[in-house]
Amino acid sequence: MELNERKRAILAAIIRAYAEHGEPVGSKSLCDLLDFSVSSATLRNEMSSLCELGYLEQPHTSAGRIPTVRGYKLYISDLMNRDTLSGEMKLIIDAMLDGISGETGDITARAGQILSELTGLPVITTSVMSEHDSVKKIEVIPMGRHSVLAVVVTSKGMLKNRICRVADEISPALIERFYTLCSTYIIGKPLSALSPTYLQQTVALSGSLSLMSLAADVFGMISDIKHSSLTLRGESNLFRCYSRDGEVQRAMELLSQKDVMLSLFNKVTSPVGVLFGDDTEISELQPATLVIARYGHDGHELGKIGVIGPTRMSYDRVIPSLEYFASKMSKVITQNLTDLED
Amino acid sequence: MELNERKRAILAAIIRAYAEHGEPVGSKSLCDLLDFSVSSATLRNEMSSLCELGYLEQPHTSAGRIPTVRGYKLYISDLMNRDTLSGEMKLIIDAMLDGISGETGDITARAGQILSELTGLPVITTSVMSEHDSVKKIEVIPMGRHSVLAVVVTSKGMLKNRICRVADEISPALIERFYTLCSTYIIGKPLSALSPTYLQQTVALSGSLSLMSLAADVFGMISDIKHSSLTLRGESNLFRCYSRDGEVQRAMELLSQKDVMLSLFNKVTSPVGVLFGDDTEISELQPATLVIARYGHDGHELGKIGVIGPTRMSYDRVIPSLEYFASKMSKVITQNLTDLED
DNA sequence: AGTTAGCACTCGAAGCACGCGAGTGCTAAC
DNA sequence: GTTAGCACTCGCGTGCTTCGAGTGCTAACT
Repeated sequence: MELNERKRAILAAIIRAYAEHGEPVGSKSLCDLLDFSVSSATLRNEMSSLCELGYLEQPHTSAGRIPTVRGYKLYISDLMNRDTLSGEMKLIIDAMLDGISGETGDITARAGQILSELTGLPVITTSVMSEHDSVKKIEVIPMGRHSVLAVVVTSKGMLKNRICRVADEISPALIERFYTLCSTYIIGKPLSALSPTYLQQTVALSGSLSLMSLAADVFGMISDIKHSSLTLRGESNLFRCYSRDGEVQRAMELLSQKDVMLSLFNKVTSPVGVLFGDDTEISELQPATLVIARYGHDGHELGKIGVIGPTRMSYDRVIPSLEYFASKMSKVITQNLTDLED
Repeated sequence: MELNERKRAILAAIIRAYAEHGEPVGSKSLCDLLDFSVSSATLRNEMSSLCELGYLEQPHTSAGRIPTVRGYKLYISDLMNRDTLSGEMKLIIDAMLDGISGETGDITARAGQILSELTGLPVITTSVMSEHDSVKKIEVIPMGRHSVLAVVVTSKGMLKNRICRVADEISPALIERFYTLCSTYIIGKPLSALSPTYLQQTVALSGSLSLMSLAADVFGMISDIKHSSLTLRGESNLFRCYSRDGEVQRAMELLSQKDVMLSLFNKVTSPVGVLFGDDTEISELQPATLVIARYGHDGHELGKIGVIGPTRMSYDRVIPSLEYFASKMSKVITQNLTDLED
């Protein structure tokens, strides 16, 4: 059923008031919030109707109304003001993100920190294992007589290093052979192709134990890159999402389960999406909601960045900010990648 | 005033019972906990006396007694069983830490994670800027036409890398000149000597803008190493330290202030020390207590590792565990460093 | 037909009295 | 020096009452 103009205005006003004060909105206080004047009795009728339609609910009989998830969804898709992002906020985001450089993973983590400070909410970033990412460079730096520092860089700017020990003494010849092996079997290959079975099929042929252990380490690093996908920043802000005792604790434990969060983030496919705790089967998330945006490079998604907030958060502030933030992030990453190329 | 044997036994029993149940200990329940039999009336007299001496206190008149900080200090220095660490626990710690390798910073962070899981408490690790650490190696890997990946390794196994952009096009000659510059002015120098003023005095002479900007980046990385000093793991366990509302939140915000925590850790100079929240001027720490141990290499302190727990934690479990953990950690780090050498 | 004033009703939150029980200090006897 | 006994304290949980914000319904009004 379509809502008429007045019902829509009432729903929007209730959502805004609830976001601000966090308390059920009654018919009287609602009177003052509307830009047209009707009596509280009329509002009661309208509110009761919105309840029946599933957009509002009452915590208990003698309380005001609060929005339901359905109400929020309508608000976000139809009702809210989509372009409320102030020029000031854009300037701040630009200023915070401009000039950040480094490897893509670092940039993402730091952007998460910044977004958390900007919004006062916990922020999660993920990097999807990009189908289009490939190994760009592998370097080996001798450290001791039996150890080297191996560095792997991907074409999307992900970087990983690890100190590797080998049985043989490190020699220029060994390193030379390893580089040959890498450029034959690894460099330029998409990450998705570099599975452990591929490792077995190719490197097992090389014969040398040290070469094999080095290669195994490199594959380990590549696997790390594929899965090094989740950072959490500003966790102390979790307290803004929950009020009841013990909820924050359980939520924090949930957030540390990377795989769960990752699969949650993967549910979002639109450029910017809202994932209500109520819509997930995860009880710890109940009173919270995720707002998630994609960032990327060259049209390809590199990952997602999202904030966790109370379901009653101010979507008309959070969504445009996050949208702009993610697009700026994409630009910064792209800039860094082209810097690496030229 | 010296406490007689019975008073000491009573104090110890109260501390243990309070650690276990978290509730004030009354004279009757105390009867059952002592290995000699006296009536509750006698215990009441003794407890009242221990109160006057400042080792116990009453939350309110009709409640049992709880230990004071003074009581805990006596317990830790004189009363508690110093060698309760089970062989089993040693085996577990050994198994968890053995085989960890990598750069010192990584090892420390991972050890923190492990200790947190082992104790169920939040863990903080710090690395002190070691007077005896020096730059061991600097490597530069060309990435793009105008960018390189610079890697700095110290003799204590700290590692840092960064992507640096330079104005000139990267050439073997430029890199060669940079290596010469590094080995003249940076390699082998103690970190403490590598200050920004030193940078100005030496590198400014080099003339080339690109060389200078590279060197500046390297000094930035060295400065990062000096200050990359604090990790926090297992923060969700903070809930074990605090019961009252809002305390955890304030504590979490405190813990994210690295400088404050660092100066707290620096107060501890003994191999393993206990820092009571009550003894600090930091109100957020009040109901919590830090147990901190040093780890190091070759007799030199590399940093500290400590757990945060409720003041009523079980010191006779935590202290020996931490002591053993830190010594094992030192061994692992030493092993890794010698691996790098040979 | 839609809007409004009026009114009885509901229900959670806050305040208060009260009894329970764990624990104490004190005294007198052992 | 130790113990039994006893009166006393005080926090905690329970049940009761009051208060008020907010509702739904009805009847009158435009």
